[in-house]
Amino acid sequence: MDQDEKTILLVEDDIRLADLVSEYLGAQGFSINVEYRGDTAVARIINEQPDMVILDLMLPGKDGLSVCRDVRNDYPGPILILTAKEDDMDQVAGLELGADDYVKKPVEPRVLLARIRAVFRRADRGMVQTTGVAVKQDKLRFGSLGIDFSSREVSMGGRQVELSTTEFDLLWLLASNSGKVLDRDHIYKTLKGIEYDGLDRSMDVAVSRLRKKLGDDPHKPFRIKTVWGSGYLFVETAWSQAQ
Amino acid sequence: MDQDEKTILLVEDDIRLADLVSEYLGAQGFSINVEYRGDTAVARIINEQPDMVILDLMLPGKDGLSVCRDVRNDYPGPILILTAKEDDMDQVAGLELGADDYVKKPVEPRVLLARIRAVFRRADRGMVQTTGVAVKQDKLRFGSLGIDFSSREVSMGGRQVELSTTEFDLLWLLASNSGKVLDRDHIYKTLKGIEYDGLDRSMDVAVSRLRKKLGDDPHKPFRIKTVWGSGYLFVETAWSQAQ
DNA sequence: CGCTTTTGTTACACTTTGTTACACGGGTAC
DNA sequence: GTACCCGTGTAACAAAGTGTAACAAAAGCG
Repeated sequence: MDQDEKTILLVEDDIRLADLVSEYLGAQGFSINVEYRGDTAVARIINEQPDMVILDLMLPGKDGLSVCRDVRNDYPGPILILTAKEDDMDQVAGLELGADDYVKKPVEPRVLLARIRAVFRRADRGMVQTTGVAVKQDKLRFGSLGIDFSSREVSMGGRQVELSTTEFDLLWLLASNSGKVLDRDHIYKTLKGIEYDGLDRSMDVAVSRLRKKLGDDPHKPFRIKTVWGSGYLFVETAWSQAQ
Repeated sequence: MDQDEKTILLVEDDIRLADLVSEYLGAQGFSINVEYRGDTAVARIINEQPDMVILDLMLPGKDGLSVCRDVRNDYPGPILILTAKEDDMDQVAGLELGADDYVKKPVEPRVLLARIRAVFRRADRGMVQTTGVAVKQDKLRFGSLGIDFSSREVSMGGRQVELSTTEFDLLWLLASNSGKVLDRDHIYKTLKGIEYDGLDRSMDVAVSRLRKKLGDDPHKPFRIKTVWGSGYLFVETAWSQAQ
């Protein structure tokens, strides 16, 4: 086990998955850092030069493949990619790996660990730039509401809902963290890469616009709840039907 | 039996369960401390470095998974998690355990003890960071009154009751401790993380507002009783029906 | 360039929460 | 009993947080 002291930078905006992975890998003796956005991740990868990067392709700020490209010349270490998009999978797999070298289904920690070890093993053998792929969920469904990250499409009861970029990013952030209260601090840091100054209302307005398009009434919300003094919460209660 | 002198920090806002567990485990020779809130628990875990943490995921202040993450780098010991949410269960169970390695149904002390011993056993064998899962209730029902922690929804006689954040937190605290008198000291510490100064009336007002929404008359309360000079008490008498 | 769409800002209404004041009622002393 | 103290209930007001319309600025797009 030469895995001790190895540092891994995890670029992932799904808090639940980030927790899960960092817990699991932390328990295995790795030192884990987490970054939420693609654009800020680039600088951090180059500066910190972690022993490995685990990179979600579905990110706010800048998508994973761009991060990969931007970092390529200044980061020699292995990058393990999380994706559910077949296209990306082919692309990334084409980089360094045989077609079988990734895992289907939403990420399971055990599988991920095996992949990480394999990547390290290969890296230790001198194959410096190695890339592995694991698969993460890119579609979410809550009753009649469907959200597809890859196509950035949202549907409700069969009908398509047209969301702007911000609205979609916000929805994806909330929905992929359903059941968790996200405070403004975290929302601003993840979606805009800035600190929340306590005065900015743009996200409140974004929530309002998103709610309107989802037909969600803030007084009786069935999707996006306000947790007073804290932030917002996406609820997954199956039974509650629109209006 | 090397369990003597082992200290366990129990993070749990359900007094009944906290009492039950600490009594039972105390009798088994463990030394138990209890913390009510997620956010204050973090500092305490790091400072006290107990031999084990038993962590409820449904907490005021900060949810259990976040506590877990915040503590990860500064607490090397085992964490035993209490949850009823399938998602979280899968996640946490995925960490270290086989699919069968947690217990369904609301927590039974005996089962919990077995789980604790197993975790310690593994920890003693050198697997320092081990996690176990037991299951706790996240829905409460008292006759016509239903309370769902995850979606933060309350219904009475089939109809939805709209509660504010504070009102819900208060109701959950009282209801999950039904049959127990909660004094102001405990209510303030759990819900607001502050000491009760003997003058603050905000919780009295909150109780008043909650009672009004539940249709509860303080002179003839059927849900929330006032215990004069002590605090409040949620009664679960099944017969009492909401108007 | 204009035109359209999206996003940010501002202002105001509203909601939630906290504070205060007073009414009430229980307990105790007499 | 009644006189008093003190804890509780809650109305009424104040303060803080949130919802959103309306406008301004910025970003796409031809």
